[in-house]
Amino acid sequence: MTRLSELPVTTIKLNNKRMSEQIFEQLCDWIMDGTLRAGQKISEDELADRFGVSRMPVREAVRLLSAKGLVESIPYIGTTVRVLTDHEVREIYLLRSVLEPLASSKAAEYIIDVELEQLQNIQTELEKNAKLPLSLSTSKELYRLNKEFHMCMYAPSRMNTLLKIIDGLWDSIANIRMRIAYTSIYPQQMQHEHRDYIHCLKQRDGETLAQLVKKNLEFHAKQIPSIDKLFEMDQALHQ
Amino acid sequence: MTRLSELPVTTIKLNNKRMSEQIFEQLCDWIMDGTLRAGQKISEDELADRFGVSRMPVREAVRLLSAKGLVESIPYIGTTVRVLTDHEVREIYLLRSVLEPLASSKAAEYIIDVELEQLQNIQTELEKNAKLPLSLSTSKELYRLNKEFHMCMYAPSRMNTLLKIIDGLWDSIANIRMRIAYTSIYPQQMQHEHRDYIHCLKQRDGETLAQLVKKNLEFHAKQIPSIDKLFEMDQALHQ
DNA sequence: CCGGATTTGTTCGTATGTATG
DNA sequence: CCATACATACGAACAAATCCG
Repeated sequence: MTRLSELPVTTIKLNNKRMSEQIFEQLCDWIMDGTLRAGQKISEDELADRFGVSRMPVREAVRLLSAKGLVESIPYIGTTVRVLTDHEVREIYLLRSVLEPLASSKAAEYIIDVELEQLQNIQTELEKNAKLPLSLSTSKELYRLNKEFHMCMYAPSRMNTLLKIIDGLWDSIANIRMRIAYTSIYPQQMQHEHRDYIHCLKQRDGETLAQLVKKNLEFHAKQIPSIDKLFEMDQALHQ
Repeated sequence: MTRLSELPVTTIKLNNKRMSEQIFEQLCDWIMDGTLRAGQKISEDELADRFGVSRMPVREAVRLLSAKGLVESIPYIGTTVRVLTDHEVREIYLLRSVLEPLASSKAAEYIIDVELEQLQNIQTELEKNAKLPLSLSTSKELYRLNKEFHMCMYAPSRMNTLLKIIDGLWDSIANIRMRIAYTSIYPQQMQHEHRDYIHCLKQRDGETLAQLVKKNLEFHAKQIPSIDKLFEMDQALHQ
């Protein structure tokens, strides 16, 4: 007979996170994948019902989204998913093209072998997924892995504030980017970009890496159709 | 006789802000001016008492501070004012020296005369205050006006995301900077810097402006004593 | 212009998790 | 290891503000 004290701990602490944080992440996801569309109103009451919790954690999650700039909240009026203008999207790409090369070059300076291996693993995973036929779910998964790759690539820079800013920039345009990836040949190109990045990192060549990152970002920024165009695409999809 | 419909709206909505936002701002202030010191524990209950409100608005304010990176919060444990390492302070200066020149040059491109006048007004106000003897309160006021000046200078860039990021960077090192300003001759130098900036803006010379901003930031970054030194200074003050 | 319906903001009580003895 | 003390997290009800008819 097994003594109780010898049994493995069964009560896994899933609850190490606040409920509000879990809801925050879910809402983030829904905004990024378009389940909650730009301009849509968010009802705290309704969400609370859907999650089966009280309004309080939902409320906190909404405040956090507001702080992150994913929604806009006006006292006593309500909260809506933020609508980005064309100008704002371009601004974000400009900021990325300044900040991500910086993170890259610093990362090349400080990256250690374990981190390189990690990056390689993500890339392997990515290449597996890139072979699957494009659909909403694979597009989402590709986006997630791509973000993970980039964050892992920048992390060795040891610049935590910068990492947080970049993370925020990605999230704010995630929805737009996922809609583009869904109807493009981006996955193939992504593979090549990543391989080049890894190559530079292995050689600790931060300068070349930064240039590459900047060049690719500027290229992608040009590819982004105007918000109006995206809106038209949506209209077409719903006909 | 004036018809009622022609009268200006009299009921000014002072209450347009949430209580949590007001508390957020107050706590921000207290962290920045050192009333709440780095590493100090924050008790939601205690603050609620002090503000004469319930714990919920305080809680939300603390969550926002946490999102902004001014405090660190662990579920069921508590919240402490964030302690910046030397490395993190230097990172923030590096980011500023990249982002603020960018904002400057764009601002020079789009600034209109009204905005130039506004900037000049703030500068006039600043010069008045700079003549006062240095004390904690004048130092605080100088910091506030200096920040306002810079934000107004960057605002014409029309890059709202960038402005928000810069604002966050300023706030995160406000405490450290105020402690330095309190014991330095910074105010005089600030005047000259600002006049140069205004001169460039008047001529719409974004390139020179950006170079100036960058140069000054790099200079100030060098002047920042290490966190250890600052800590020693505090020790000395309390003896 | 006013009153009900709805939604948000706040209060308070209770549950839950963490740290000490 | 367990019990107690403490602070935080959540839930339900009340109050305040907005919108619509």
